[in-house]
Amino acid sequence: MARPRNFQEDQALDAAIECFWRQGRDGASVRALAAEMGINGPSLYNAFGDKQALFARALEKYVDCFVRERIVRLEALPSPKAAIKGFFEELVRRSIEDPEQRGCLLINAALEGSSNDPTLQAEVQRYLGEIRSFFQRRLEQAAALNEIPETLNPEEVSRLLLAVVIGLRVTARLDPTEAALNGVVLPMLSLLDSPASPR
Amino acid sequence: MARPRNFQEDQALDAAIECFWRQGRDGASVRALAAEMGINGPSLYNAFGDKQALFARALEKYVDCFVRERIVRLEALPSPKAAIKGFFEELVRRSIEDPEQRGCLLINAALEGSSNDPTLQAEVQRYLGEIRSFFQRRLEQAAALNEIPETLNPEEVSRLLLAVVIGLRVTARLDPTEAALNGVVLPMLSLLDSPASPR
DNA sequence: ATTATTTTGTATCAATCGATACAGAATTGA
DNA sequence: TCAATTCTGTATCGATTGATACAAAATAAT
Repeated sequence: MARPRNFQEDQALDAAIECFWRQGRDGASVRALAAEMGINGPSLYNAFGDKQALFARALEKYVDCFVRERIVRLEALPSPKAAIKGFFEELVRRSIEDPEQRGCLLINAALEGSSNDPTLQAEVQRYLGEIRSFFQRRLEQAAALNEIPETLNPEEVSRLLLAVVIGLRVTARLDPTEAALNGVVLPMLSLLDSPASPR
Repeated sequence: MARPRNFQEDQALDAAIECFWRQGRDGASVRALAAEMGINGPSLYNAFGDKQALFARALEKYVDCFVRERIVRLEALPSPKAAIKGFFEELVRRSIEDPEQRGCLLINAALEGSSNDPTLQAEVQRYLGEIRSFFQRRLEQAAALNEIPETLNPEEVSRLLLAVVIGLRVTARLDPTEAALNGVVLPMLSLLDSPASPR
């Protein structure tokens, strides 16, 4: 018993992701967001609450579409080591293909220093934890299958892999060339190979 | 033949570094900067030009005091591998000891997405290049001294080490615990040891 | 002492920020 | 058909942003 929405909340959220991604969390003004979402300010506030809540919604959907989707897909691979390699290959490919060098919305948000919002910070850490958890799971499987040297500690290496993911995404914003990105990834992956684990 | 300055430019710059570091490049307002620098707005503009120029000056001095100083000190170590290890140990120690979890001004600035200032971006890349160059130099020396496996490509590994530095600094802002940081560093450094390079 | 020059402090500029008040438009239920 | 409810669009709120105008103050040179 009310006037219906003039827009699709999901499409508007996609536009918000785009705007936050390109301009940054603080850099994207409510006006720029509303314009890109194809709605007016009051409609934005009516549908999403405020800017902070909108960003939380956008980040949640970003993680769903760009992070969890990949994790689920790579969980299905039979070889855990191939899954890890695939993760990084995909990261490099996407970084090279992005003409705007936007990097990763999640990691960009993690570093926007001004706001000390502890809630958002905790959510970012939780999302990054999902990635690290994926690495650790697959590393443990790889260790069980003798795909990696037994000297490697899966929990520690998962932290290293996550740090490299972060470093890669930052590098991608400054120097998104194949030489730079593969230079990071190749010796990283060689750690999982050498020394041709004998038994 | 004019009225003298009421403040030391160098001390004011230190205060500006502090303010930018804690609040972010965009997050630090000119008023907050001037207050922390102990001067008024017009004095700030008179001495430094504008906010952008002040940040460039602050970043330059930050790199001098916190990056180049360490590089020079570690260049002097006789063992190149010990120098690299020392770099990361120092990074972990500083991250743990920082009660405000500010991370690294340089890397924070690299990711503040809103402003697409290409000049600043190029400077950040140049500063990061100095770090990478240090790694590459010491890796080449380490290879010559047989301190690291000869299968490692110094140029590639230097890129990996820089990416890990970046990942570490971001991690330090979210989870500055010894477990998290050493988990990143230890397997990374093991890459330089294994496989117990025989000759 | 007077002039020239630079810095300082107050007060304020236009622009933009996030967020709303309000009235009219559009729908459903009665 | 009418009342209740929600959304849309305009217009604007107070606060804050980066940046200055202006005059008084403080020095050096003449």
